[in-house]
Amino acid sequence: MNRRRRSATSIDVARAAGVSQSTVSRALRGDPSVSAATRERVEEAAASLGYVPMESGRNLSTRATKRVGIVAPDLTNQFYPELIEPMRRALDRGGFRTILIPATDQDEQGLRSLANGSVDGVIFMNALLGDQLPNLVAARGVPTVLVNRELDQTSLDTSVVDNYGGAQLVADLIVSLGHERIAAILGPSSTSTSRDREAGFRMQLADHGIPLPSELMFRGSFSHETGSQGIDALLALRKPPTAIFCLNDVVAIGALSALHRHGYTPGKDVTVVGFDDISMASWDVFSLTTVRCGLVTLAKSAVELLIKRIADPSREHTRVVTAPELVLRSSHGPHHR
Amino acid sequence: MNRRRRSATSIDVARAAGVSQSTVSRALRGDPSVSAATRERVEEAAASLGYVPMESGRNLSTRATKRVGIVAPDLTNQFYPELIEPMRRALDRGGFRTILIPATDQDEQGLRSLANGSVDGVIFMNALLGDQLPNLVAARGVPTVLVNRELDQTSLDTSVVDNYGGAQLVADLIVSLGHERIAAILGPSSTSTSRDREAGFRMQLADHGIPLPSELMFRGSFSHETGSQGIDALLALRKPPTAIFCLNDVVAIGALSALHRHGYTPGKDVTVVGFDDISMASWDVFSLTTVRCGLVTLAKSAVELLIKRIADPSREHTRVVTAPELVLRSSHGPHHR
DNA sequence: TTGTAAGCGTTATCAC
DNA sequence: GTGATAACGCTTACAA
Repeated sequence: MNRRRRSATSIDVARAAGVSQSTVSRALRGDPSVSAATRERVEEAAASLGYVPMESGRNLSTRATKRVGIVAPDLTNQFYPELIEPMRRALDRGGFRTILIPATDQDEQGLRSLANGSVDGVIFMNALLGDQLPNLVAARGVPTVLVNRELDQTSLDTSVVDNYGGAQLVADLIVSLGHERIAAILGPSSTSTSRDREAGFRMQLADHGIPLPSELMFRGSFSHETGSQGIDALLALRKPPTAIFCLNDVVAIGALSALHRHGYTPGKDVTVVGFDDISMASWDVFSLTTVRCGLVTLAKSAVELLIKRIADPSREHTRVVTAPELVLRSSHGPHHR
Repeated sequence: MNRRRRSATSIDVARAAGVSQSTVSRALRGDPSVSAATRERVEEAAASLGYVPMESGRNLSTRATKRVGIVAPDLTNQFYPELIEPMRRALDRGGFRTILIPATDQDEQGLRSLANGSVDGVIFMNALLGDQLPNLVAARGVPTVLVNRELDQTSLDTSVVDNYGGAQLVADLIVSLGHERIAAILGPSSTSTSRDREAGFRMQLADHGIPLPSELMFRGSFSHETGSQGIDALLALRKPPTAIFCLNDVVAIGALSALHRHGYTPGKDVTVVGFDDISMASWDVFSLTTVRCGLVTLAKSAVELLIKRIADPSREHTRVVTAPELVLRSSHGPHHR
């Protein structure tokens, strides 16, 4: 039954301090009903035995783990850590540990790992529009929030930017620079992010009387490669676009990188605008004009929503929408006829 | 005592299936001593009740959690995710979840969170030379491995590259290109990584009869900013260097970015060499000449070491050293007199 | 203020 | 092949 070398338990401490086991528990948790003298004695005994309360025991008893699962995809995509890191910090401040759940676990599998009491709550950061898992998990009574992505059929707590509005900002900017042949490098239409950014961009262009023909749309994933491939494809057109809206910064930077390879100078020969404002966007080599999402704010409010729901599972569901903001750097420029 | 809506337990399943609770446990874990018929019945009952075995109960009983803590710093530094992601994957394959432990928890605090049975093992990825925590944790009987960084006073399982040798490769390359005024942007001397890379570089230069005077050394952190600041400082010299070795790729890319700002073309006007070969290094904009560490290999063997130790805590400690390899891209070039 | 004792949900050891 | 039953280490009524 027991494998590893058994370490001191509260019973050992109790024995050493000459008190009951429950007093040890109380003393070490700072229960005010314990006398100063007793607490002192218990703490000494605990220290001398190198006693550390075992989590599993506490978890079982309190039915809480002080752990939160973040369902996250490939950390290697520079976007995700920019959201995970501030969430992790906020969780730490709230006394929660962060546990990484692979985004590949679906339904059955996912439920087993999320609704088994191993976490007090879950944050989904890359839900696809059709995903059932978040709803299923929530239905099991596990506090759940969505960040960055949304779901249609759901009433879960959500923290997102106004993607539609942000994309409109980009369309306005590009049009105001005099561009007419405008392209877009988009992501999977199975994500709310891509869908809303595309819709906002397309609608606002239309408002200005400019179309977004399918030959000027390149659709890929949320990756650097997509940006790069998108540029290759768009530059191969008989009449390449003069401005390109990229679904997000990672893609935009892939585009910038490919433009560099093709000998183009972004901001002069071609306009590139991203979305997110990840930290790389401000690097001198890129100096990417983009839409600031306030990722830290996004992350913080997601965590806040989760912590509130953990505290009060029956509170009303909230959708927090943060306002995007255009960040003008050097990758945009006027259209030269 | 119990807060959240109580969900089905193995006892409920037992009742529903008309068997004992222990049979439920056995059946669901695939114990071969359970008859096919019984297993079927139990599985049905479990499914219909939406039963998922609760981890805390199991953890307490088995004294294992199938969780591993990765002590990690800021995920926003592009290097770390490149190591964390493959470790996370390898851990997943081994049936372990990854839990992120802030690198700020030291000694007391760290012990409380790592030696409390909440993880089956710990991986330290940014240990400082003087750190006691890894040893303390290991002394508590918690399987521990170091990856990327080493400790002097320790016999822990370790997975590292040959940093000294890798830096020698860089020195050889730079010297062979005809450079004589050679600089280095280094990191905190409190890390084995920086110490060994610096030593290897310096020694090999000396071997070629070339000094590394302190005015040509810039020391900072492992960040993009350090690379950028390093370049500013080095270019401000009356006689700037013609080649610069950067402690790692993140720093090198910061340097590249700053050079771009100063109007220099790496590979032509100045040689920059990094270390690690993170994925960004191969991006077209950077095309950084660097030393490949085999981060995935590094990660995999760290996890392998950990899993082996969890299986057999008394096995001999191992230090796995992977061989670095020069990757020639475009940020280096001959010295023009 | 402290002790006693009853869980918490699982696994594992015995019998049968 | 299956069922009792005893852990596992902790928190928390309830009693004293």
